[in-house]
Amino acid sequence: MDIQEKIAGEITIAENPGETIRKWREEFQVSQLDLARYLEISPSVISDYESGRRKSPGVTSIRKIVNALVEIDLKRGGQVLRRYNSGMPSDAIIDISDYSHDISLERVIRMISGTNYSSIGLNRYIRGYTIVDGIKAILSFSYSEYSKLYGWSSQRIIFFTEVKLGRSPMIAIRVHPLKPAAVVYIQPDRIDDLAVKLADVENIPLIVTELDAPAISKIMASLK
Amino acid sequence: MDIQEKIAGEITIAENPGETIRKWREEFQVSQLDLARYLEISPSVISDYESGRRKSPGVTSIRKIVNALVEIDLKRGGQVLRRYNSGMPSDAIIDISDYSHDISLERVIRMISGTNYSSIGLNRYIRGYTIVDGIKAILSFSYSEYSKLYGWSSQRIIFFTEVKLGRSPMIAIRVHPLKPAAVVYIQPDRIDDLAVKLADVENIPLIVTELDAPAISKIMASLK
DNA sequence: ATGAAGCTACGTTTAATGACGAAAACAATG
DNA sequence: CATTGTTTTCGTCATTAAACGTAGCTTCAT
Repeated sequence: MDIQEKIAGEITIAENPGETIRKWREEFQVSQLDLARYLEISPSVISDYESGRRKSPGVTSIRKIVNALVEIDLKRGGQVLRRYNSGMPSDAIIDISDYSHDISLERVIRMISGTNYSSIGLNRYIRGYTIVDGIKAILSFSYSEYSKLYGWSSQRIIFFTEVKLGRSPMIAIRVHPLKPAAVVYIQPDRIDDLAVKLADVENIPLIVTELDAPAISKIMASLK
Repeated sequence: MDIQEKIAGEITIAENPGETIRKWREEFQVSQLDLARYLEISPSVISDYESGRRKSPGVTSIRKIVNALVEIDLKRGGQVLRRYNSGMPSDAIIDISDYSHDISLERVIRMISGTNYSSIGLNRYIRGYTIVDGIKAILSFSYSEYSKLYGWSSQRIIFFTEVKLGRSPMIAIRVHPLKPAAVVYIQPDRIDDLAVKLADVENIPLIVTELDAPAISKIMASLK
């Protein structure tokens, strides 16, 4: 869902819509004056909304206000929006590519000398791969950006570097609606029980390899 | 998220609010007549909204309509709601409740003797709380079920028990579109740097308390 | 202290909402 | 085809949102 709808919904359902408008205006750090200037109306109008003199603002006003807040933030560089809805490029993805045909997961795991830690079989096929820096991804991706990991096909294998216990990546997958066909940890410190449990629950094979990211990148590219 | 807010937001932002009202009324399988009867108004009013004669309905009207749709569905057994808001009970949630008014976060943190590990201020208000078993939640909730943590307001404080490094809960929050107003770890083993970093990125105060879950439950309930 | 910036309060105007009800158009369905 | 339920259209009226502008109040930096 996009942020405008979320804000508009909150304002509409709130017992005190004016207060909620104020909350969001302040969240975006826009003064009544700035907002009024942007909308080319008098600042007192904004005050009237927020103070509740206008008890039931129409959807048109709300839409204008909400859109204005978002647009003002975008003009300023989208600082607030990024917290909800980030759209910035990221260096967390090390490599990503898709195949035009199915590739046997079993074969891939053999080529990268992988060990399966989960009880899920490898009898499936992939159509793409993503190599991602686990820590950077968690830090820089917002919810919607997680879809970036999935390229054109969700039938893919995701490699994570910088893994400590191996819990974080599996939790991200657990919480996200898109599921990969397999997960591989690149040189993890160790593998926590919870990571394996989550893999089993999600029916996703959890593999570990001791090759490094550049080597894997080369191998995966050679399969095109 | 609260389904009412979602619907209201969609209606407000839509280029044609009337059509969106109709879409939802039909989704709930409520006739204009039934809706009008429930609201004790004339059915022509509903038609006027939907056809667009009333171009900018106020929040009061929208709220009434949306609430009516939800309440009518509940009276019928909540068949439609269940599709959006699956309502399975879960033993991962230890306690959950909402307030009818704003409560100062600062005050709450003082009452539970909390320590703020993040650099985010406590100058905000909450409208509800959830106490949840961190491990059980991760294991038993699917993506859509995470909304359960949010009760009726997303303006809430979420307490996690069974926290080891404190990374998992923050990652779940990071990946999920709904954000709480504050996160509290109940007697964590320790606090990882990444957890604090995530809290800062998400603009969510990260608090630690040494009180136990039953004590917190009692304190939070006393604020009603 | 003296602006400047931000917000509130209020009187006023106009256009639109929120509502009614009657009549008409449309579907189903016995 | 007659009946019942659903929706649309429209004329009408009271209320109120949407906007203005001015005056007044804080707060804060010069």
